[in-house]
Amino acid sequence: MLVLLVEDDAALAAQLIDFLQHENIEVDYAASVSSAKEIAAQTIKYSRYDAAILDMDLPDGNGISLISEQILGQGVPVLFCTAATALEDKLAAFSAGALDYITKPFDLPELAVRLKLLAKKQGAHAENTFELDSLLIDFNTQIAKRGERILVLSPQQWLLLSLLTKHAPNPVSKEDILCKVWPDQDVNNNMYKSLLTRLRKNISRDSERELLHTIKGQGLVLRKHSE
Amino acid sequence: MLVLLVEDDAALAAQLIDFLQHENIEVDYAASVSSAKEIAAQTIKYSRYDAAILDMDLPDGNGISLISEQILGQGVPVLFCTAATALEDKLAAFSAGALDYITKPFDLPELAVRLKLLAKKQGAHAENTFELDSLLIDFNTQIAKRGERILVLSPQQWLLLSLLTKHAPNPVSKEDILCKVWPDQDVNNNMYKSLLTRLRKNISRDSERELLHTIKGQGLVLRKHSE
DNA sequence: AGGCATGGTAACCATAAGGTAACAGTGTAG
DNA sequence: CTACACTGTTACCTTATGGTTACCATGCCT
Repeated sequence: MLVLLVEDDAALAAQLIDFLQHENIEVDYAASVSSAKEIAAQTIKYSRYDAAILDMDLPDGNGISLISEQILGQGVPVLFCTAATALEDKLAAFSAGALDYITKPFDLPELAVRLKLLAKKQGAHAENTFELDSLLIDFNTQIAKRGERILVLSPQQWLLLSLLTKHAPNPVSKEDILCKVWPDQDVNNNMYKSLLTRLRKNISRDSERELLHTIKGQGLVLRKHSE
Repeated sequence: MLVLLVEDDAALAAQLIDFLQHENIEVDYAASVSSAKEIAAQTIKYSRYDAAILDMDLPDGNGISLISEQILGQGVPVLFCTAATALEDKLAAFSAGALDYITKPFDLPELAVRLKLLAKKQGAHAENTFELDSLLIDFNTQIAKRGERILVLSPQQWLLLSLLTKHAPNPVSKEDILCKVWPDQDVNNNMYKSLLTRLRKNISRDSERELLHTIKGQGLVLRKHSE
């Protein structure tokens, strides 16, 4: 079992790594948001994490951004482990997609148990695929197909598509999309429109049913029928 | 979404039930192990719980026994909510099969979030719909139907309709509507009238019953009969 | 009646919002 | 260096949203 640990307190991290290894859990370690991105980018090419342990307060940002920018890839369960005890911090983490939240100080065995629970559920439960009409997405292999045709998606398109699948069949607001696909960047509406056209072209070709519908003023949805 | 709550502190239980109901979660309540068994036995015949919230210390036993004796049936996710903070208690709960563990005192919203997470993973989803006569609104998917006809609503119309459903079957004053639909804008009565006509046209067509009634001098209501 | 306030409907149309295609700058692999 | 993929930019088209106006209905008061 392979886990990503992002934690700026080196002493705590060392302790954690040591403990987890005794539990037969391999750990990739990063001390900051930026290094986490690098490590994850390399690792994800070859395998995927079974879970991630994130800290909230990091020297160069907030752990939440690692989720919202989808650095970890689809379906990697996230456990926040942080000193922040405020309710709003917890809610922010959960709404970003965290699956558990534990506050410092904590007992190592509890963390390990919760971690295993997350990873187990992930492995047992989710084959980590999404299916709609003849569209099939496998998040493990990062392959998307429409029928037998394999879709070649750019990074942006992949990001948007996985964001939509996560919420389907519920819509995602344009604002959400903008700040997830282009985090801390200048965005304009044209960039959004371009991306959308490109993704549509890839997903539906010829007479294939359109699956990507915009609800005016509301957002984007992935579903069979426009409304 | 249906949840079983087993908790011997009546005041806390009442508070919990109240909060959860506002979150659209139905609650079956038991104050002891024995009554939990009875209630569960009855309920499970007809449906199954989407999750269970268990206390540890109960007058006639330990909540853990409800899991180990398989009272709840297979696959019902369990969240322990208890005053016991000791690591060994937590480990006991997790090893019995609990999926989450939260210690008192806690924040209600956090409990609700964790609960929904559990249930969601299990496959239930909190419904968020409104129904009146043949009008059906799903706020998750943002789809409104009148019978089988799907309503295509503009952003303004959505706003107004959801405002009305929130208060139904009570009226909403015109002033309220004006400042919710057109926040910090110049509004005039014509804009209001137009919006109203358009929404009416969408909701009721041909011989369908009118559901949107204005009460002179009071405001707007969503209900079957004008009075 | 007449005047007037409140509500309701229909039609008009400027404009925002959405959609597409084509081009250009950048980076990267070979 | 070349070729290509990716993405930001621009231009242009289409649609329907929503503000506006004009006109009608009803109820109420003097």
